[in-house]
Amino acid sequence: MAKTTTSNPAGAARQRGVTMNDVAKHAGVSRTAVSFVLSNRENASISEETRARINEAVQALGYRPNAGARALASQRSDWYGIVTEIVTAPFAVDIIKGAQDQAWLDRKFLLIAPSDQADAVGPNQGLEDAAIEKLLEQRVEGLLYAATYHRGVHVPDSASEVPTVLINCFDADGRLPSIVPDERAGGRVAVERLLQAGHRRIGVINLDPDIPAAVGRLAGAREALAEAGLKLDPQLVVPGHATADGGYEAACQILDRYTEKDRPTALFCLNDRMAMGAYDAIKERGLTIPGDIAVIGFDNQELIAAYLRPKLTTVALPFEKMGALGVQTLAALTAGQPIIADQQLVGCPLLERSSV
Amino acid sequence: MAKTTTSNPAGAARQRGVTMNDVAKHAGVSRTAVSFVLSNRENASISEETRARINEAVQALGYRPNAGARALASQRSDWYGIVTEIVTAPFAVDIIKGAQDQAWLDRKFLLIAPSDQADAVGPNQGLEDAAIEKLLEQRVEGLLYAATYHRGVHVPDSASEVPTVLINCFDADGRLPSIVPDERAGGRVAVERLLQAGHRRIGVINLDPDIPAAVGRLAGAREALAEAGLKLDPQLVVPGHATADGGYEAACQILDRYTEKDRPTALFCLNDRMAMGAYDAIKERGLTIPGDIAVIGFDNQELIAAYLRPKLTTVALPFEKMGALGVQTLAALTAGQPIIADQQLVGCPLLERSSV
DNA sequence: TGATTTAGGTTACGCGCGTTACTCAATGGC
DNA sequence: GCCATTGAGTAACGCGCGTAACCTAAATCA
Repeated sequence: MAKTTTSNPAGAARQRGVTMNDVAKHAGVSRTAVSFVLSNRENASISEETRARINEAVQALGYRPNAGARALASQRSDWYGIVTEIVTAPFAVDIIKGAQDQAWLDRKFLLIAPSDQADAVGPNQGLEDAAIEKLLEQRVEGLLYAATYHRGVHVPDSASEVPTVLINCFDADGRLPSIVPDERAGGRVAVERLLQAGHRRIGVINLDPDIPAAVGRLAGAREALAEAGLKLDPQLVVPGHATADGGYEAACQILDRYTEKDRPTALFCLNDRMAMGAYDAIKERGLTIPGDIAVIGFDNQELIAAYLRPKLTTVALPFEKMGALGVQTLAALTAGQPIIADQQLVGCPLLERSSV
Repeated sequence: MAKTTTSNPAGAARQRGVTMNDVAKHAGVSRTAVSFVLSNRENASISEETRARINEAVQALGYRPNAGARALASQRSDWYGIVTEIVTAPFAVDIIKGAQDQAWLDRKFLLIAPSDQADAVGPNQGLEDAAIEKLLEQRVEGLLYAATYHRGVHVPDSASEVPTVLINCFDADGRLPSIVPDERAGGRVAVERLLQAGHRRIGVINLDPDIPAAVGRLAGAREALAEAGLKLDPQLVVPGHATADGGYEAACQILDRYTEKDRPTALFCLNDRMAMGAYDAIKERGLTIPGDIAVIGFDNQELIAAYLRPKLTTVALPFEKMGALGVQTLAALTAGQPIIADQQLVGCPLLERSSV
């Protein structure tokens, strides 16, 4: 194939793309001059006229900088990589949204790579390593590692070759900085809301008691009760499978165990899916929400919380904020600044709807 | 800052990264030889020994190719770009998942850029243009454009500089190829399922009648009925707002309008959110699902369909498949192959759960 | 025996751009 | 009238890599 000159405007498909050289020729200056005006160099001296001529040429030819070449020459890619199982299990997409918005503001690009690491020490570590490897080949300046649910993870060693920040998870090996939701404060604010509404007997539908979410939220609940001079009745804490069915069954247990007088007047469901099931159990018994029983959830899964009837009051996980904070932290790290803390806690705001 | 030699292994942070030159020196060969073995050139002749020496050097130094430099030299980036509002409105994330999985298989990288174009002719066209511009600066080989819900869109002109495929939307200007769900077939399979279960009087909770989803699904429903020798009673088609509340109200209308004898025995809700509301209306009246009234939805929004009680039988939108097909189509286009069709329809499979 | 092929490489160029060092004319100071 | 400075730009190198063209000694062929 003969080398084609690229001087023709918008011609056949797959043309060579106009370069700075083309712009330079068109403007009758050196390529260096073009580079200088395009990158707005302070100390370079280019007259207003030639500057204008160059800009015209840029417009006329439809010049578009080649990011790859720029990265090669300047030794900075302006890319961050984010490796996450969220692509495959989209529970916490808002992390990506938050990160991407922030990256966009910082004029960085976010490269998203999938990881299928279902649990801390998953079977297909392979894909994850490959993903990180690919990101490093793109010369990302930093790495974000995000999980769908708050937990400890083992990050492949290769990640440590560039600054790395964990989002919605923490380094089980305790080396990398992380950003996680403040579960405890969230649990606290939930129960405080119930107390404020006058509830004194509060049932709790718990998650798997070993996961950070359960530990933190429950601790927060206890704190809130303690401050009100109350104690959490162990009888009122029932474990549930983290699904609507699990919530239904747990709620049935609680509701059927007591007489109308002893029955708790409020239910703190440690996630929204379980709250969804609890709704059914409550309605089934002819009780009303929030009249007879108030319900408060956790997670703020829009599709559930905003569409249940009545709409569910719940505590939101700050996915978007965590994503943004992750990028900010990464920016600080790549700039060589010291990090603020090994683990940054992000608040979980209460979302008032109609179930309390 | 003095130029540092890069011969030292894994030293201080921010070191220069080992290049092919380093590998070449270490192996005592020319850089070209390294390039040849790394890219597995068929027609190049390198002895097994030197090949081995080179591979050893690669291992020893931890060499990692620089994707940017490679792209620059070879004039192909191996990247596709996908611009989508899904990042900000994550209803259809599975499109991204499907696309990314397929891209991964094809050894391509997917660059995801956000678009905030809420409707066909949105106000912040600006962000979208900027996003596409950024992608083109990265020299993506092709562009995917994905929407959260099936509709016509106007794609910025700049997109036409590289092969472009639309996913879950179509080009209102009729130029670009697209991949959309087969709404009609979906509506058909839903009603067929109800007919098969013995239902003859079927109520329909409709969406905004102008959108492609409503048009197609309703047409499909009519087809299915026609084949069974039935006609859709216009009285039984009630419009609803596309939310749980909308579904609730529409269902109330239908249920309260008729006596027990005339009442439809099944409800086809044109999306799962409305089905969620319909559930409430039905239960509220002491009726059971599917015993008294069968319900079938559309969209397969996991969080709803899989967690409603009873679990919702629904028709799934083939997001993942559309994403994958988008990448495949793009691959064909960039390879210069003719496209199969301007608009590819992807089937919507019925998901049997427990509400019919 | 001389000509040709082949294995096993190497030299050199260019991809598009950032950047440092340099040139060259015009100006200013004294 | 001579040197120093400044304004306005340019030449040239290198970023890390793909690749066409070339080279050399040994093997093969007529």
